[in-house]
Amino acid sequence: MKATVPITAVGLKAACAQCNLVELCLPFGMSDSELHRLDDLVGARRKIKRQQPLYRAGDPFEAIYAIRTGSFKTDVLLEDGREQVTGFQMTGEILGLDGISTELHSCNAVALEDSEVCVIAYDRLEELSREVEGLQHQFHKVMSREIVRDHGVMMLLGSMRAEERLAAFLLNMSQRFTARGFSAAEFHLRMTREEIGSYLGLKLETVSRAFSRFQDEGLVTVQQKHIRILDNAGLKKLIQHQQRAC
Amino acid sequence: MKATVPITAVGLKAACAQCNLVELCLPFGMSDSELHRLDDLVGARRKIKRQQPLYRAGDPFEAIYAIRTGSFKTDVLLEDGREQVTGFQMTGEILGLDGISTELHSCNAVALEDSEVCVIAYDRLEELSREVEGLQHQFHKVMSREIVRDHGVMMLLGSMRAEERLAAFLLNMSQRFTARGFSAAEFHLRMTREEIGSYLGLKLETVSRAFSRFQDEGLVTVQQKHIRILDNAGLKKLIQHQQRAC
DNA sequence: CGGACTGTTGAGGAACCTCAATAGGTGTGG
DNA sequence: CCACACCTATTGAGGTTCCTCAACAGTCCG
Repeated sequence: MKATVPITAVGLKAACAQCNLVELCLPFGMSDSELHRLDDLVGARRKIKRQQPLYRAGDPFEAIYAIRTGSFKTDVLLEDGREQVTGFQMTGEILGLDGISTELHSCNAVALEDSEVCVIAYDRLEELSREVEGLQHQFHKVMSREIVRDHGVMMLLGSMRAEERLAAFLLNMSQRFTARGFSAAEFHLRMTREEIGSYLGLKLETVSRAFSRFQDEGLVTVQQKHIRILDNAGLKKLIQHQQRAC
Repeated sequence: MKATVPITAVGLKAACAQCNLVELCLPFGMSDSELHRLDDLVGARRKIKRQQPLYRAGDPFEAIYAIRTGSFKTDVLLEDGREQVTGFQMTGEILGLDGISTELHSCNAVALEDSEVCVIAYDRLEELSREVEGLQHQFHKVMSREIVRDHGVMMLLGSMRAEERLAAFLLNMSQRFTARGFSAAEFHLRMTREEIGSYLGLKLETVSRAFSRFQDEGLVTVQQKHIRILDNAGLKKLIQHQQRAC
């Protein structure tokens, strides 16, 4: 019953110009002529099965990845078994930027569902972004956005209470689903309570209880991983502080 | 008695080739010929008095900054007055990367002591890094390092307990002082207990108590902001998990 | 259909926070 | 140079939030 195909099957070449994720992804804002030069850059696609790693901490860094379908989590594991989820990534988002600094990946990227990524060889990205101004600029923005996002998470972990954290998490998910053309009010979480908890610096029981309380208060409907937001404003009110990107 | 000079006095041009911080700063790893091209890039220096902001959240983004002397904190303020310190920066470190993504700064950078920075106009940095490969590469590494560092803080905030956080903080400071040629065992913290607490997701009283416990256990000597590490291994043991960069 | 994984709920405890009093340090102006 | 005010740090007592442990229910998958 063992699968004989390698987990990392190599697929067709990507074509950014034809991809409907352009607006969410690395090529955003680039001109048509610039866009076509990316076809040299974006190599093969790679399929990753649910629960399988795209890369692991310590792996040599060679490429960054744009998510074509599916979703991922990134995490850091500690010697004593503790796990810190550092992010959840959806289609169009870029994985692997952590590897540039030491030329080794510093965290694990694991598929939350069967997924597919576009492989972007890093040396070629540097090469091309020396020639294509729009690519260079957009790449820098992507990295900067990751920094800003991380600051937001630090804010969440450092200064907010359990219910505020979960509310912020739900609103963030809702917003990202919206950007991808899905419903803002109703969606399916791909991660477990434990993974949400790890991301939010909470135990899974605390996440579960917070969900239940939100449901009792009529803010959301929760059925396992299926979430329906009933009172968006109510959730926003929970996080008093203006919800900036940072 | 009021100072008549503007807070942001413009000084001499920087000269990376002559600067003793080269190994810690943006030009790291660049060849001599590449290095000299930076003189075009690094514009004026700017002095910032203690407690004064280098930039604020919402300011238009135009430049990044390399710290020449002194130190800074970056933070995000919430509507209700809560502050989250997102980092402490020392000489040679780069400030302002958060601004690239939206072309507005997303946090505040405040001097912890009288400081001086090199101003690096961002559009010229992009321009020059299209021509100077070493600059491009090093700039990307700097951004990536920031992401990895942020993941480390998320780990700290999400998975560690008060004493572990403070131990990790002290070891990190010690290591950074060492890299700058100062003593690893004895140093002067530039930030208050409240700022440390904000950074570590703790209240200032908790930080103070943890310091006292460390002192009782013979790990450190604490006199206000003056720290002496007596038992480095003991601190390391406190954070069970291997202390990786991430 | 059975087993494993995932999620919910309860009871009790630990870690950290809040409030408060006090001491120590720093800087300014008389 | 001292006195005062203000800021910073320490310490204690009591409270709250979240964690731990545990039992059980629901769901998914072979």
